[in-house]
Amino acid sequence: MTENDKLTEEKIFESATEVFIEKGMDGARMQDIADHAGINKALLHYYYRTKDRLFNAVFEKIAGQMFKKFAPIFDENLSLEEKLRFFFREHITFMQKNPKLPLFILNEFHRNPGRIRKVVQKIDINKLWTVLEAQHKEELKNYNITRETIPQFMTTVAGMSVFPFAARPVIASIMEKMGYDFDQYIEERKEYAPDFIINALKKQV
Amino acid sequence: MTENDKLTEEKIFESATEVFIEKGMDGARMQDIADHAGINKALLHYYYRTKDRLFNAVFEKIAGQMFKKFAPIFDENLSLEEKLRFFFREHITFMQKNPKLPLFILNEFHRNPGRIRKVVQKIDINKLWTVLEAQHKEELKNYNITRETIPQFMTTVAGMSVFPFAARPVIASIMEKMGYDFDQYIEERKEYAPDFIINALKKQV
DNA sequence: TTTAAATTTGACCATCTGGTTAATCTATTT
DNA sequence: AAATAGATTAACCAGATGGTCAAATTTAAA
Repeated sequence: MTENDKLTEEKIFESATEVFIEKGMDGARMQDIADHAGINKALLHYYYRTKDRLFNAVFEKIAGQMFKKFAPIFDENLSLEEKLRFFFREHITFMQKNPKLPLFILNEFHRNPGRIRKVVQKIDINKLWTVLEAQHKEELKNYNITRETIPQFMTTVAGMSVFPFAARPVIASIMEKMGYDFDQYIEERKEYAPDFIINALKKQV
Repeated sequence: MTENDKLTEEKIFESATEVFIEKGMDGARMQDIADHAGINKALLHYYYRTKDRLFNAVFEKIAGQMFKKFAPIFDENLSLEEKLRFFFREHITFMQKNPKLPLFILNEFHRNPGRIRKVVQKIDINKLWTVLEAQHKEELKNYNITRETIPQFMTTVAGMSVFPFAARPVIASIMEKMGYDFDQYIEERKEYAPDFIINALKKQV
């Protein structure tokens, strides 16, 4: 029973996750989710009272997973360069397995900005940066990163990783026409991105 | 009369544009658009037969505008560096005025990949690159751009410009907590981005 | 085996939504 | 001023959609 409980509820949750990611909150239909899980629509409301609650459950889990992927950077005992390489390798690999996640998250954050606070509140980014700064005090002297340009740097890193997936349909379509392969392009980006950034940040002596 | 015709049809088109960008195709309601334009809902169907047709009209115009912003790069008589600076200045300025466009476009392309071909087909990107290559044959020798890394380079440029707007809610929320101002960050990005890229591409002699 | 609780379902409902239609209003033409 | 064509509206419709409910079925406890 408890066994079966979890199976049904999990099946619902997983189906909801797939359908919501594919169609978004507005585009998803409760019937689709029920069909996808092979159950009656009323069961959705039995486990999760409303569409909103179901969506919230799905979204919070996904957003959590996504941000967890950033965490290891702060405790791994690596040099800054190695951390950058580590991040791009891990993060892009994760998105290769979940290519539709980025756009889904950006989109639902945009449509309901209230959600962001819940996720962002949990993180003390100032502290995170202070830790990072302390860990690499000497190293940082060789790079063009100042208090003023942290946002520029951070969003550049995030963008180089996320943007190819958020814009995948457009990029893939253009590349196909030019004779490039999108998957290979992604694979190469794991190295290209950190190389690019490290090169950009190095102070010209 | 013809005068009034245009006024009504334009009013509808503009209202539709706003509502579609704000809520997306799925989230937008014909009634919202009618209300926004201050007219009866039936009038929408009088001028544009269906929601799909109305959306298509809006989307094609927007996508067209967006891509036109990339065009000047290919005929302006500037150095590569200057073209990069020109692009970021113009493109980011354009998005400052239409901050919700990028996510809207990415989203609708994702939801209906068929649309992309219509837009992409019109552009012969191979030829565009050949032109660009010929224009800057000498200059390119100093940069780390090869046939193989063109996609990496192009998407990096696009991403550095577009990503901050696509992820604006998240970025702005985090920055607010860190004491940075999003608008100022965007303003500074017009220079930071080309600087960053040029630095990254310069061959270490 | 009986009983009670939890799970699953089919049928149903109120509301919303895109779309239609017949009638009214407006303006131009004759 | 009458007629005609186009613009605008109120009322309406069929189908979809989120959600409910009582009945049926399964599972666990007694």
